[in-house]
Amino acid sequence: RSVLKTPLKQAATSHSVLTELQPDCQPLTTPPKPKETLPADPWTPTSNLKMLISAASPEIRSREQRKELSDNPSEVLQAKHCLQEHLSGDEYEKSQPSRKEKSLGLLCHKFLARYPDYPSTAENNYICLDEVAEELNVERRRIYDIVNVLESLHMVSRLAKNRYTWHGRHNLSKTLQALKKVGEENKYTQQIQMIKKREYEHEFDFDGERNEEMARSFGSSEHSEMSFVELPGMEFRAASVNSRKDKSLRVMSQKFVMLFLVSTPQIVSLEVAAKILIGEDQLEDLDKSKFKTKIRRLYDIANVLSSLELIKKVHVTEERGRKPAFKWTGPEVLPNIQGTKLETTSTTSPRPISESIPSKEQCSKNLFPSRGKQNFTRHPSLIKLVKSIENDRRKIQSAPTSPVKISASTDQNVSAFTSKMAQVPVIAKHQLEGQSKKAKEMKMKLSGSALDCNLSSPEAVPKPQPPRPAAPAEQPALPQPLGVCPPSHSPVSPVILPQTHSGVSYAIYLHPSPAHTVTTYSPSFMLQPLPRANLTGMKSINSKVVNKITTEEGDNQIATDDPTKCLTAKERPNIKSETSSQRCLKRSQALQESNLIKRCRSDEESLDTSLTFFPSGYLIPLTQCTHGNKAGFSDEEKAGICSLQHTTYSSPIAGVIPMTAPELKAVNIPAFHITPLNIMLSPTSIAAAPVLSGSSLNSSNTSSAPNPSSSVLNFTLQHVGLIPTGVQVPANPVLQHVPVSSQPENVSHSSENLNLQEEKVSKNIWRLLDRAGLSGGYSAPCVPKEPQGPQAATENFFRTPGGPNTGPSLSANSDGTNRISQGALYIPQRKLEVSED
DNA sequence: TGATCCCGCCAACGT
DNA sequence: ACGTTGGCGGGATCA
Repeated sequence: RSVLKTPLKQAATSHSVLTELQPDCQPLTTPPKPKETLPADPWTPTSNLKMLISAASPEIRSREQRKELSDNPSEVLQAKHCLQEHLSGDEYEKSQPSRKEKSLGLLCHKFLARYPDYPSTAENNYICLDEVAEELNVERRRIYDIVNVLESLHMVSRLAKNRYTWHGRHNLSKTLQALKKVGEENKYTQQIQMIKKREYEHEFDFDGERNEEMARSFGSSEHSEMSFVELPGMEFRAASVNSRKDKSLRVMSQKFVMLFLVSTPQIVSLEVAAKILIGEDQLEDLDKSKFKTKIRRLYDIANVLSSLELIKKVHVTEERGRKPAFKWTGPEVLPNIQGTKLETTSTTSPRPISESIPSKEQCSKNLFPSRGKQNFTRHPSLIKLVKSIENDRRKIQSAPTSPVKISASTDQNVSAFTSKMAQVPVIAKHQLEGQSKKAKEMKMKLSGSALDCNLSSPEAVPKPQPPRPAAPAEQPALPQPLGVCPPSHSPVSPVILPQTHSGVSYAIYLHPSPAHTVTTYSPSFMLQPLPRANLTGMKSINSKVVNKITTEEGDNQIATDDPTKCLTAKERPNIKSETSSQRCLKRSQALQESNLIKRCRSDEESLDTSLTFFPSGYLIPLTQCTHGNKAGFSDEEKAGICSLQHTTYSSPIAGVIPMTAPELKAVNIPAFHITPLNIMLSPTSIAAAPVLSGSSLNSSNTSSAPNPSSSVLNFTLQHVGLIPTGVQVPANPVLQHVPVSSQPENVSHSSENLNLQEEKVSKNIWRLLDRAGLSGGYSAPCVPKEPQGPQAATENFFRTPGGPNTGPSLSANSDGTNRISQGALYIPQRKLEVSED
């Protein structure tokens, strides 16, 4: 291959050159410029699209001509030479598209420019890959890259071969919510922590075995595939044309996004993301090449996400050095809001994998893109195959979706749902955008402003007013009042601070609206209490101060935090609040569900009416269920299913979420070493109670929480053998390490200087804990995993290498009871600073 | 150099 | 068989 490659490469090169040079032109001579510029320049939204489109046909023709030429090497070369001759060196150079000019990101911009962010449902926004490829002058392959990720966000859906439907951002917020939810269910947060921890250990730990061991455990812990997350309304289309292995890009993209949505500072390094993603489908296999490949893919995804302005590249500086990372700049994802309306009624039909079939079908039509080979009756296209092993289980055949689903109809439906909630903001955004995207960009660059926030994340925008009547119960304010992490959810405006320190500029994110100030709550951080204004003021504060603050933070944390709290703090509260609120709201609608909820408290968190988690990894929106109803399932049935599902899968996950300093988000200062230690406890074990009960995050912790967590911790440690039976470790995470050494460092140290020794010590500790936690804690009490076979592995997130899924997981097998098994400890985040750009 | 990531071979999948 | 998708990773660019 390689051999061939070289030669091919050259040919290719020349070809590309040619292509680039002669965009729409005729053969040789045409100066490249014209076209080149055209596409490249203004991405002004949709406007010039039309022009491009109109130009399409001719272009295509020219393209073909080009192709012919390219086939003939000599000609190509000649052409090239001609160009060179005609153009001076510089010019030639210019004409020669630099790599950047051919970047996927740029291409994506062009692509996006063709379609409106919020297309009217009426118009048919279909995309013909060939056309696009032609118009943009790229190989179709590249278009696939873009479309695949767009598909993962449900911004497009495949209609048929070579054809996609453009949905724009109408479904974005819902998609993100769904993804967030799944991410939470997958315990991505924990996984991230785990990885970080591992890295930490690696720093000074050479012991291969240990690493491997860890890796193994880690890898095993994940569930492998969660497939594509569907959205209500979108399902059909998505499913309509199956795609073959729904494995990668699409899914990878969703997972990647999930990572952002679940991490507290919404920053994800490629490395971590790659590891997590790898872990999912391939246990261990730290294979370097695989890792590399994953990274490559992530870059691809990141490029398009960047084009969508959902993320932006940043660098995270750690002790190690700078690491590429991306920061979420998209809309904040509100917990479940959306769902309220949609879901409501019904029921979800979740079912355990094994039995799922029936409900599956109903929903399935929408949902899945199952991979099964078999076709189902009506729509062969819908059917997807499940992977070999997994297939059995997961394979879900999708019922035929009615072939009927036409994009238009679907869109309407979707839009209908969406509209109420999101519409307003969306529209606003739209208008704004329309006015001047450029202006917007500029603004953004300058510094975040409320406007930006709005623009960037219309959907996310805190709903000032309760938009939809539909969700009466859901008070708009709900989140805030509850004290539920508003901070994290609310959009923040970054302010760039001239940082003295490293010369790196840091940004402090301020919430656009004063109201948000509330958010500051954060048990662990001193800073939190500070009003935004104060934060702002911080700019002037020198690093010292900052450091100090940091320290304090740490102290506080130590003093105050307890594992429980950690758990509770951010996510939990939110979730809970959501849940509760939702419940109330929904109640009428879904009594059944509530019942279910009662049954399993753990479920509460996850209980998002709108979505159901399939073992297979599919999310089924209630809406879909609704569809399912059509299919003929009774609500009861569904309900039953749902209950099952919830019981089985949803449980612990949400509860486990480790808390990181919410503030981080609010204040992004390098100095802040935010490293709350997180202890993963199974929610259940903790008795989700405190968390759940305490609607407010704030209140949370202090009292009740600590105990449970500490006990768990102790249990774990003891179990593992890290500490003698009699010994008790304080609940406080920090302290946990303490036994070995002083842990303060873990918690906080001035960004720049970590005490190396301490670090080492802590590392060691971690290592021990890790080991213990992983091998011991994880595996501990387990229930034998069910032989679900192939899939089982997939589904369990935190399965121990050994086998039983200890994790909080979603394993189908568990009786719903949660075990304490997981005693994973979180390593403090080591992120020291984030530099943008 | 390491970070990025373009490019296109070629294998699954459809049809 | 042939066209569509898209996994994958070599190796070119960029910083």
